[in-house]
Amino acid sequence: MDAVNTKPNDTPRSMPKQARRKQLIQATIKCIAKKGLSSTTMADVTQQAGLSMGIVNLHFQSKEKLLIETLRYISDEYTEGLNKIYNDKSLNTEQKILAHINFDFSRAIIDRNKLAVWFAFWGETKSRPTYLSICASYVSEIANNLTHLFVLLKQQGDYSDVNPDLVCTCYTALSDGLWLDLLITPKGMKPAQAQAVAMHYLATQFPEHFKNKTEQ
Amino acid sequence: MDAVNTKPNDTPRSMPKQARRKQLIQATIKCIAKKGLSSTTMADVTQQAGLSMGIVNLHFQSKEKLLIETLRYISDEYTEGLNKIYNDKSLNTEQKILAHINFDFSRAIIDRNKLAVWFAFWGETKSRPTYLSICASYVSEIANNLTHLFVLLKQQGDYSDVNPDLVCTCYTALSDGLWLDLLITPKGMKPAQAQAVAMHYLATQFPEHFKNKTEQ
DNA sequence: CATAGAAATGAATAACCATTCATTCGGTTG
DNA sequence: CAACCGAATGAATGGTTATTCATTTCTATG
Repeated sequence: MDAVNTKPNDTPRSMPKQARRKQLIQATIKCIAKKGLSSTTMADVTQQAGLSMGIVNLHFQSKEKLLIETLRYISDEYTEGLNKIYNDKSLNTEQKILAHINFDFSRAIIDRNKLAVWFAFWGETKSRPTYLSICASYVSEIANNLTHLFVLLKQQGDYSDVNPDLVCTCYTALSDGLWLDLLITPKGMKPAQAQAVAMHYLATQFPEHFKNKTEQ
Repeated sequence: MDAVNTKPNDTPRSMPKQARRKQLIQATIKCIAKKGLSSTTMADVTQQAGLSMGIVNLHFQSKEKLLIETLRYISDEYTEGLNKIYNDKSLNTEQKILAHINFDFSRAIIDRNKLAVWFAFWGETKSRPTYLSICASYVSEIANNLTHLFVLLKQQGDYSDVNPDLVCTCYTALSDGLWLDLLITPKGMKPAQAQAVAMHYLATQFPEHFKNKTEQ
């Protein structure tokens, strides 16, 4: 019924290799969301993509490599989105931080399919060094950039007590935890509400900038 | 080598049923931490427990039921620990909140084996209604109790702007996110540091009570 | 000490699943 | 249009795994 692919018949063989890989990765995300990482099979993924069994090994060599590329895909999507904000010369520091928060709770990011994938991989990091190192690298990249923004904002107000490193750690943990709420209590926690919670925290640190941008 | 059970030969058949179940659940936790949920097999679990293949089906009927009981086990351990604090008549409100935080970052809770198990199950909640309902129930139980403590503390200071519901949501999300840091950046984030971050947030809400209990 | 019954064993089974590769298909080129 | 070649197929393969159950082991009881 909905087990058919993303692009019904718009799937010519001439498609660039990269596009086919992306199609398979997106099918993998859907399957992990629908069946869980532990019971997602190659047959599930290829059927979801509307292709045949052998296709994954053709493009990724193995299931394990497909999974690694899937994790890399969602990591890259996330970091690239943030990097666009960090590098946007038209935004000042305050606007970049606001854009960051907006991004963290935007449709593309808090989509429950993708959240399920994040948590599925996080749950396996302890036993898979490759997953762990992918996670460690995006974590530190983002932390550097975000901390720097807080350093800059600190200079723009009466914020001598603020510790940018601490605020970065705290904000990041908070937003990860709010993602969990969005995943496991979808009825109780709405995206706008999650974003308001994050804003509430930032307002405690930078009241001159963020105080009246939160509605409780 | 370390693949042997918790209780080498102290494993008589006369052991109460409940104890054997617990032994198997603890073996399951170790296996999930060591190999990941998706590649933990019945053979792994029974070998880890130092018992034979058929034992899980004897005590739990199926692998799926063993996993459900494992999730219930760590949930119960967590909520029971907190309930002891909530019900402790010798503690006042402030002490209960402090005890809660201490508990959240205590050895027993932030043990990386158990964190790996939490995240493994969270990653599967979207596709397994049973997991989801177990999670939803402990989440709401804790939220009720913790919110109530914040309501009480609010009355004990100049806290008219504090929103206890919001603080509960924010604290809970923050501590979940800090658990993630402890899981995936064990080198970067130490338990004491994580606890300090949590205290830092509470100090923003209840400065009269928690301000000087945080270092930096 | 003998025995009954409960607990545990582990070889056998059947289902499942990732991977392979001979074959087919489709688009491009000359 | 013919011939070629990379892309895709999917039946077959071999390895893995949850589950079963006939047998063995243990322990409590008289």
